[in-house]
Amino acid sequence: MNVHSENPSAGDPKRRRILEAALGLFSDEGFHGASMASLAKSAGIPVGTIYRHFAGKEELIHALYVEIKRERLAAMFAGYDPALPLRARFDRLWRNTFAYCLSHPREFCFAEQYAFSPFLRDAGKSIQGEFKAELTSFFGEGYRDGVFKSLPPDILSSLISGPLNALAARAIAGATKPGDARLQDVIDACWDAIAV
Amino acid sequence: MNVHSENPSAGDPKRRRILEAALGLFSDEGFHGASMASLAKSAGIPVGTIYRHFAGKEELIHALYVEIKRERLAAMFAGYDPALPLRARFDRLWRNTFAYCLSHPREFCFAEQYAFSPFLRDAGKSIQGEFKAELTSFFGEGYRDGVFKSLPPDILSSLISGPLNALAARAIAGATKPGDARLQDVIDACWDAIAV
Amino acid sequence: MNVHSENPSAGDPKRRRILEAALGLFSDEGFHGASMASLAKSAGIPVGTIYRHFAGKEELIHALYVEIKRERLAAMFAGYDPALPLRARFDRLWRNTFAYCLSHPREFCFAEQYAFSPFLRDAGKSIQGEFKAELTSFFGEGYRDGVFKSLPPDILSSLISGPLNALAARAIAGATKPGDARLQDVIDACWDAIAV
Amino acid sequence: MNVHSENPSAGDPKRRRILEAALGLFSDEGFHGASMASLAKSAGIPVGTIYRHFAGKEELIHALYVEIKRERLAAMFAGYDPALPLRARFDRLWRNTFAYCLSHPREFCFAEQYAFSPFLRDAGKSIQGEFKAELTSFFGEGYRDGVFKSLPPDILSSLISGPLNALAARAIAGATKPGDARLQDVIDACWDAIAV
DNA sequence: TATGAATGAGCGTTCATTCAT
DNA sequence: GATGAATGAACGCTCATTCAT
Repeated sequence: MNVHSENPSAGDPKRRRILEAALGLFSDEGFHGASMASLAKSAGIPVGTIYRHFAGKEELIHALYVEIKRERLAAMFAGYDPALPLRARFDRLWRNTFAYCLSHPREFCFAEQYAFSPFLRDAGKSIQGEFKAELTSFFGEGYRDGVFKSLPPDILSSLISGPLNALAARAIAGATKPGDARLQDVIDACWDAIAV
Repeated sequence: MNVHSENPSAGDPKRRRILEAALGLFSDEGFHGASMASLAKSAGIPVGTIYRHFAGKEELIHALYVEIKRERLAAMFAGYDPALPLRARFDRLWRNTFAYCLSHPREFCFAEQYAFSPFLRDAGKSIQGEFKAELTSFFGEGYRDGVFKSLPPDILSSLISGPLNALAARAIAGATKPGDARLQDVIDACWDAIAV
Repeated sequence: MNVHSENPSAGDPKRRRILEAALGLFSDEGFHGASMASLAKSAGIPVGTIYRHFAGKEELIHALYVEIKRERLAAMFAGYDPALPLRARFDRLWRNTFAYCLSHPREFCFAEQYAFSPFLRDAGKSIQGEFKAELTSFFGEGYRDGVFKSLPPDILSSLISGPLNALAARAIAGATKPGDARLQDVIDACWDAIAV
Repeated sequence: MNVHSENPSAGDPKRRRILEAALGLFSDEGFHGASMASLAKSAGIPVGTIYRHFAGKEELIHALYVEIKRERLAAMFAGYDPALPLRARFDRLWRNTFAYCLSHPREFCFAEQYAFSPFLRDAGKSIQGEFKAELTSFFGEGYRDGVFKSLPPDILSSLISGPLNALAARAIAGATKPGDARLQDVIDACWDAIAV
């Protein structure tokens, strides 16, 4: 533990503090609204120290994004059981993701900003890592069993994540979050979009 | 300003030049990447003059957003015929909007940036204006005829605009734009999401 | 006069103030010891204003060098009469230059610094301009009349400017400046170096 | 440090490594362009360790200068034979020094930088040490035998070192180095400068 | 003794906005 | 009204030095 831990950022509490402060500031003020100085202050750390952990502001932003993406993906697959029926798994994935967004509004806001930031138009897209196979198999099953429409997986993804993100954004922005009954209706609607 | 025109910005060519230049610069470099000076230069207009048309950078951004929102809405309803069947109208609205996004990538990028910019977290949301009634009537019909799911209109909207924006973003970012057959499939999928 | 003057820097008093302040600070503290902020303060001008006249610190340094080089060259040729005997002209050039150095210690120090600064290893070398021809003709005469040694002009130059600069540096650094009699001896010595 | 060696820096290999790295970095990037950290890295030594050998950056620079000055002086007197005629000894000294400069361009560049750096305007000048007597005797002979002009030794020195340094700088900067015949001409010219 | 992560003052530069012309 | 030079606070980042280990 004193040398390596499985999560690269868990091993360094300073790094965590910086990322935590960055998350709060960036989601509140945007990348440009939060200065390195304010970030340092918020993290209770001198400016120079940030640069021992990140090459610069941009790298810090990327690192935070990677972190969040990873976390979100992990949350998405919490309690995921490949043995369950496809529909049950779909519900699980959708609910998990939506719950993550609502319970992590700062992460959500940051990630949306990041996705549409024109000065960051690159970013290693797919860091799906260990879950990539799971996802592939999920879609594969759906196609094979004739449950999913014959559309490419990235279009199916858009049909799911599009509404999910839009609704999460609304809920976070202040619109009342959907109750349990309503939520299931929305999930059903998304299923209808991708199902034959 | 001494004449009344229906479109408040059409009356002033300078204002147009500024907004046009702002659109290009903002979509390329982001709000912060484009300085007022560069904007002035790109518009071929002195810096000071911009401030005679807009109170400041932020107002300029808001004004540009309003402009684009209006334009997008107008494009959405191009050729819209209330007499057509609901499904035909749905297709029309979807296709119109998607076509607008693809043919106006700068406007699309700018609007996405704007939507997720935390330092602009206010912005008079609904400027649907003349089309508001049309939209209300569209959804009203769907509910009344038992064609649409019993979900609030803003959720139905999310079920439509979510995928549409996600797909437009992909198409603009470089993924091959969907062909005509594929496009209809996607529209059908969106319809499935909102239809009973 | 309100648009152009023959000396590009004379036309702009702000530019002059900046260059003047830069000369003082750079010669005292070196290029790195003098910050743009201190320079601005010393010039009685806000920092930002400096950047309206010079692209950056480096350009300012180059501009100052060019200025000084020009001035030094002009001083060198003050009262130069091509009709005088070669030896008389040699004396004139030497004395003029030496006098300029002693009466402009800041310019001298700055120029020496500049010449040996490793981060400025380029600089348009020969900005001799109008005097180039005069100099060429001076050396040409010396060669033609068999007065000068058969060494390339840049070596002859080194034989003259080397001691001149070394002595100027000494004099400025505090060693007592040579009296008139002594000065003539030194000039004679330099002449002996280049003369057959 | 626990043993006495004639050269104080030879006793400590770490110190040597630091000075060697400093020489390379300083001559390439200047005093300010090379950070203590880069210096440590280049020397393969931890930063903190440098401060165990030198009080700070400035002292390190001074120490390096002293080292080089000593080395140059030693090189100057290599094979010097007091029994040889004055002129032969002059040639030897001149050639030795010039050869040292050309074969040690980093040392030469560093020393030139140092000499004109205004933030180092102190530096114990004359560390001629063991060779001081030799030099004094050299000049003394020249005066006594009526071979040298009646000018103070520091002026004679300037008449020699001025051209020598100027030519070395040229040669190192890229101008073709003088061939053997040419070199003797230059030495003769310097001799003419100081000789009656 | 030896280390190298931590520090924070200070750097060069930018740019939204103002206001004298 | 129209202009664009002037402004100075604020930015991201560096680095000589220290000191806990």
